[in-house]
Amino acid sequence: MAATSLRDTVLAAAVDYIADNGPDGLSFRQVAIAAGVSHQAPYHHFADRRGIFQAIATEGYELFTTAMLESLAAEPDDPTTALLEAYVNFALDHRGHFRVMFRPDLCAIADSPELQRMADGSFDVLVDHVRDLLGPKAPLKDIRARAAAMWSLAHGLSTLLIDGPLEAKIGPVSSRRALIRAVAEQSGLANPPKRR
Amino acid sequence: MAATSLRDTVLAAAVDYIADNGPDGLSFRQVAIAAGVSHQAPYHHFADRRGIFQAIATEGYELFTTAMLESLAAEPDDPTTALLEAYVNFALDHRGHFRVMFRPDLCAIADSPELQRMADGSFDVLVDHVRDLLGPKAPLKDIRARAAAMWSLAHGLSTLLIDGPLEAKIGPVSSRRALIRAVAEQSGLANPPKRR
DNA sequence: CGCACAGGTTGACGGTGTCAAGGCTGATCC
DNA sequence: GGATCAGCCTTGACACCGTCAACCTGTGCG
Repeated sequence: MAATSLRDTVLAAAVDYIADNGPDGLSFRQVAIAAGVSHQAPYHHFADRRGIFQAIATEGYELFTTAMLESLAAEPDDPTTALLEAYVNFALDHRGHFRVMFRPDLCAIADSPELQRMADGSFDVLVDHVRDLLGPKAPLKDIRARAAAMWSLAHGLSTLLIDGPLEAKIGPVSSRRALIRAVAEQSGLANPPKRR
Repeated sequence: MAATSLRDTVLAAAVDYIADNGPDGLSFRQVAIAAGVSHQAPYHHFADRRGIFQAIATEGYELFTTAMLESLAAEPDDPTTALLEAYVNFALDHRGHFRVMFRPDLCAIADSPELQRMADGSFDVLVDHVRDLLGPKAPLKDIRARAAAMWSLAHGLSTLLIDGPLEAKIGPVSSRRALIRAVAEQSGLANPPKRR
């Protein structure tokens, strides 16, 4: 209601819609008239439909990187679990952003250098952590495999919780935190052997 | 070319399109005219746009269940890795189906009893395997956590390989099989302790 | 003053999903 | 054999969508 710019208004409305309904039914025109402007007004702030998704993804990756870095700083004893938890928490608490960030058909990461840079920054947090964890002398093969494993676990758990039938299949999740930690424990990724 | 039904023709064309371009740009009308029929003809076989996605998902879950069961039969020594590999292989080799199966906004699993049944059947393969692995006396909490972990790992790796920036980030994957096995090993989920 | 320009409006176009009605064809039944 | 009828497809229309183009308007600046 404050005098935020139309750009911000549109962006926020789109993120909210996507969090509730997914990105595909999103109507540019509806967002515009809901904001009280003409159907063409948003096009003055975004080149086209893809532009709005790119903006959402860029914003998302920024929040994402911050969240992961903060989790690492807050819990240095078990950084892997901290990272996993931060990943899943971000996905669940920012569905609107998360749903767009991993849809290259929507936001065409490669087409926007800024977006590409943001995305790289997020993933580097993860890869750097693995590199740090296994030590500088670990074979590249192991680093790659472990990064892929961690990333897959975090990403899979996130997407299955958001859109997938995981909760329906394994029962209701009483505590998100407990589930994440149990999953981390059941996989051997939590509390890995200290380096060296 | 053969005298396949229009239903099958439309379905196959849609799956092909989705495998290449994702499900969102799919135009019902284009598929129809590409099949040489009027834009309304497919609606005689599918209630609406959602119906075609439900049909694709149903077909997909059938193939998916078969693939996982076959992998378990073929590799009884390390069933977890076998299942993981079958999961990822299915996703990569049947992108058209896979991309739809996990998009509830597209196929509305809950609205189609047959589809729901098929999906449940697929996930039961996974959950049953975990139950079998941990033994009948394992606490429910552990079974749920391990199933979630395995499922997340498989699903995350699949989606990151299909749409995500994993390959761009950890380098090109020379051998899919080698990557999957390395990930399984790094994650601690492969070759789990035998039950009892 | 003149003027450029960011920000917004209006109108139009082709494409899309979907509703409604009509047509064709082959099987079934009296 | 002719009427009936269901299954499959066509045609036409509608509202909505993203996008292009032109126009308006107020504000800052030389």
